[in-house]
Amino acid sequence: MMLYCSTEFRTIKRLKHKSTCFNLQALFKGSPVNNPVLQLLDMRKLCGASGPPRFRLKMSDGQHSFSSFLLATQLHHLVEEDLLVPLCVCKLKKTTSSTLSDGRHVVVIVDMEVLQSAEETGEKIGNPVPFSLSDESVSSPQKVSSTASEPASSLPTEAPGPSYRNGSGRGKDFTGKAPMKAEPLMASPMKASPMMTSPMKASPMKVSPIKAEPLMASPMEAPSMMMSPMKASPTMASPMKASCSSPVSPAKVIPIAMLNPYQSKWTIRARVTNKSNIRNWNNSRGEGKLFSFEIVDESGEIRITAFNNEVDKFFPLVEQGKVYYISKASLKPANKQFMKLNNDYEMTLNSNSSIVPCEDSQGVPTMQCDFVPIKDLADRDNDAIVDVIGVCKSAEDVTRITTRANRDVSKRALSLMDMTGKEVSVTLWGEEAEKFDASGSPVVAIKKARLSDFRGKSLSASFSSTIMVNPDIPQAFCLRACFSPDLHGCLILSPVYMLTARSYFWSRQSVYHFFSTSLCTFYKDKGCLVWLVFLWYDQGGYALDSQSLTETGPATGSSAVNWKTFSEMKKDNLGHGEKADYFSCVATVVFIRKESCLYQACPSADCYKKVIDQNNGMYHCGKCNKEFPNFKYRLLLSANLADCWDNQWVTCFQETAEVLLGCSAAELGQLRDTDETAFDEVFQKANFSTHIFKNRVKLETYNDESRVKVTVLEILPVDHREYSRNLLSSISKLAR
DNA sequence: CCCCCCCC
Repeated sequence: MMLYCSTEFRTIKRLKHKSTCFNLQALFKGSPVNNPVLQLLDMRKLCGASGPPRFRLKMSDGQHSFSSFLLATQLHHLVEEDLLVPLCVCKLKKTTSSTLSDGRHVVVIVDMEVLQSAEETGEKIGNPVPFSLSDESVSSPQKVSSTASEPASSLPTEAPGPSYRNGSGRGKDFTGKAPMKAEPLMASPMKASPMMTSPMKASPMKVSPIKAEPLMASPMEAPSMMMSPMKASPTMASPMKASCSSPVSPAKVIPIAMLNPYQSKWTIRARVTNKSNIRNWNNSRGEGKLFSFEIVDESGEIRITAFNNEVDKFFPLVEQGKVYYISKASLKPANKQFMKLNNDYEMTLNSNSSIVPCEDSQGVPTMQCDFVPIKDLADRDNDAIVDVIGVCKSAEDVTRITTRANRDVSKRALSLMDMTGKEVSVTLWGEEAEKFDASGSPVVAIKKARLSDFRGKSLSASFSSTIMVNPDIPQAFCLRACFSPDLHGCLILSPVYMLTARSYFWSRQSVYHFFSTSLCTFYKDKGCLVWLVFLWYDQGGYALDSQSLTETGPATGSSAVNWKTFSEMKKDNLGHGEKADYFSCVATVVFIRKESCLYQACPSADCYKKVIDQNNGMYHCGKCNKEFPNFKYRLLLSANLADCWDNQWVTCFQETAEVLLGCSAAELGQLRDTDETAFDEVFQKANFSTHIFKNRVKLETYNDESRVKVTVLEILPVDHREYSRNLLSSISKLAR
């Protein structure tokens, strides 16, 4: 019987060298075991009918694995902090052995320490076989260590997974017969993100042939009222059913990270993130065809290649974005020279290989993108691999070129623009270039594009890139929505009606993410809650005089306009310097204060000073130090403007206020004094109108209180279409 | 078993 009681370093090393074995039986039977060091192989969340969820762990000593460990609730923070993740090495400092009412035995981990992270460990140590007590008569359990105890009753009554339920105390394999039932844990560097990468299914915009699944059941929680209209979605994954009736009957679904060439009976469940075209080769060793694809699960990623017959068999089946059960493929060490994925192995499909679509993709991560704002590409190094997203403002026609290697290839350059107001040229190659359709200004997202310094800065989408046209992700949603014409770029939702006709184009994931991140402006109108969402491109972004990072020719039209969003204005601390700052933005008026929008000013030609009503028919101007029998109305308007990210109170003085209201100060003053309805209408008409605002911003201090004051200097039209009127009619329809 | 990272 070997016990781990040496220094932590040595124990890990010994564990790694597979030379020693800690006796699980001893632990199980309650014999004194001093701080065993074990590797966590798997973890499952048990959701009981009542009480908090519990975590069941499968641990290994390098030779045996045992899955009836239960984590004491006070250690749940280790899971929440992503410290306790499969493959990490832990020291069990205190355990108790427990027998459940049905006779099952568990070891409750009362105190433990993670000695080495999963990343550091990197692999499963040894090749442990499931530990079984079947040939051991188990005496009634005793406590392994004295004090703490976890009553068996604290176990959830509804322990999911047949292996657990039917285990009867036997150390049955963790994954059992129904691998999908237990909620998989996010136990990987891949973050659980609400992002989805599937392109929109039904959109009037051109949808890329890159297909992926539509709506996904998300683990996100949302106010039920908000989500309820979506519940009927036919694409909501049902928890079990078809997904588990894999033909690979009692297959063990294991994480990609645990794959190795010495183990052949496995199934993985993973999402295709990138799929190549079919390529032919012809060299001294022969000729043939192949295609490859990349998959990801919560533990890692791997590349899979299919040759010849397997190309015919699997190429039509494998779709980018979809989740599959994959089994019986060959594993071989990856050639790191070509394969940039984070895996020491790669997979080759053979005649026995099985790929089965999995409908329930819950918990399988999607492609993660880390989009770099186009403006920021200017500062990135040549050859950097970046993810970008933007509206395709223009595209060249496809052309054929011959490479230096004498290969004919199609290419097409696009210009992508994002909210930073910058454009960049992206070159697509081959089939992607041929099939690309720029009509309708689609949103294009590219993962792993290569940055080059050709013509300033430009991007190239190479073989490892993934091109997504109109991807169903919040970032795309912000850039450009594809709403019906009556809404003109604004999404209007009420908790009652939740006009989800719009989400026909955008999954609830995107919409919900959008709302939950407060990118919208809350507005109350006629007793009806209305959310207005400002979508950058459709709200005027298209009109921006953008600059491209890619030089198009000798003429580089550089405009001096300092475009900023309101959030950028805040982030960049505009106005905090000695002098005022100036910036331009495209924004929509969401509110104008009617109260005190007019003041009585000195009637002298160049004096705008407010006069004091002497209540005797005379008005006193402090500046001119004179009394007048009359005054002139001047405007001092406080308006709330929203762009697609944020909103901001601004001040419009006379001239800009007159432009905003479409009415002179004198007229407005007249209306206020004579026709209140007409006065209100002026404001109604101005509300929700979208313009280009040129602003001055300066930090001002009154009574020890500092605030950034934004003054509108000029208002320019962005669009000849009448957003505001259409929008207003939509809102009033909603309110009725 | 492939392994191309392209062009102006």
